[in-house]
Amino acid sequence: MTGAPRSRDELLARARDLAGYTLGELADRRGIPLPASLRRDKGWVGQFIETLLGASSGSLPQPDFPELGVELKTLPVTRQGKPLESTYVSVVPLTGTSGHWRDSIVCHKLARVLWLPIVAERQIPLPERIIGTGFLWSPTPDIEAILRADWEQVMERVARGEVESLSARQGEILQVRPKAASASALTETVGSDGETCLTLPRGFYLRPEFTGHLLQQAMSAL
Amino acid sequence: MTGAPRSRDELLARARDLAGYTLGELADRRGIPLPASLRRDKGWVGQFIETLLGASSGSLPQPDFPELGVELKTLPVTRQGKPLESTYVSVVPLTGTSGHWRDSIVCHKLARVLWLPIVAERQIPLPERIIGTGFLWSPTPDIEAILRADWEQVMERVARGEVESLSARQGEILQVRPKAASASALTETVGSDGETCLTLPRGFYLRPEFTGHLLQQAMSAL
DNA sequence: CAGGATCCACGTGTGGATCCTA
DNA sequence: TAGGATCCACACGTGGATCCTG
Repeated sequence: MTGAPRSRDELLARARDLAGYTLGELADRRGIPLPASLRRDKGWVGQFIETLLGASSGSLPQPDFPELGVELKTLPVTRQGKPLESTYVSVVPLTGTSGHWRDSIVCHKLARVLWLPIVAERQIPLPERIIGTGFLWSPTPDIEAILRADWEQVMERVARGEVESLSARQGEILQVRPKAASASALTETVGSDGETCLTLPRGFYLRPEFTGHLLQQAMSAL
Repeated sequence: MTGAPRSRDELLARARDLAGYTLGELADRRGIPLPASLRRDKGWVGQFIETLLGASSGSLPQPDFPELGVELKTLPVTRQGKPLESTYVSVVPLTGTSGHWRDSIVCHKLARVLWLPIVAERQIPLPERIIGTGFLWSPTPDIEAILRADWEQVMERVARGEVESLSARQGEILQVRPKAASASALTETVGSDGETCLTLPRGFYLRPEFTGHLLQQAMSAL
């Protein structure tokens, strides 16, 4: 269980072996301390699950399982299986945008995802949160068309230098929100007159309604 | 003495206040521990002197004294005032080279330098090494012409994609040498056919003969 | 509730240079 | 001796996400 999984079947089997266990049980077994709260370590669960499943790269700019072409996403859900948060996908490129969906980071990241729901209502202490049943997913043509349309609307604004007009209200399933250490973090972009200027870094996120649908479909198929 | 110097005169005066003291004396006075050796902390002296002189930026990509437009360079010398090492100036840009000397990083970094010699023969223990008399310097037109010619020869090769042919033997006063954590460190460049490829990162350095001349001139002027 | 704000880890690049061996 | 190799600190960006307030 220490090495990287060698096939997608093996990866999925490993993920399913985790189902039903609490984070506390799994961490104790490995002798790994849990943080008192996620407030100061928001990414802890995702990175913990990565190590449990044998993801190779520490924090490299590549899929979690490069050989398998699989991206791992933990999904915090209520006891009823409703997502509690949106899902971060990638940064919004604000300079040198290629412009084609098929070449985009979002398209590649979402090409094949291992979703792993975790019952994570805030009232439940971190050690008692329970892993659910993971599933592999790839976008259907219908879904990809929507993702692409959402993505293209965003990138068109970026290409026009209208970065400041981006809002989280746009996008049917893919939205844009800040992605930064703080509101004072700045990154370079290109303004409408072609001049270089600074703006808040932003990321693409999947809306919770959408990941909720995925989850329902997957559960009913089991 | 804690704040940033407000004029070049004040900076130079502060530097000259350090003359004659050993690194051990100055570090003790501040309660700063000296490393046992520079082998594992090669930049320690330079960074220590920066703090003594009130340089604002920790390790920012800007001059040491941005308000004054002054770059600080410590210069390890023998008791006779001969430089023991070459002086690092900047990385060699291997992509997106603008091509004009006046816009180059080397030109800006060397526009105004506070040189601070330190008697640093390797047999002298670090705490006993003595600060010398610092001086402000800017390139004369003659010197700038040589720097420019050296720089242009290098950048022309880079622009042609002939990075691998760069050698430390080129350059009258400005040379190119590796600048990396190890020989296995790689950075992107553009090959002769315009293709992206990887190569060893390199830096511009001033030859010790040149800094030796500067030092002799400055000392005879005092 | 959801848009906007924020937080840690870690890989990488740059700034500070000296080490080391043929 | 000097060309080639190497070393630490720290700022910054990205990958992992959740927090929090109107």
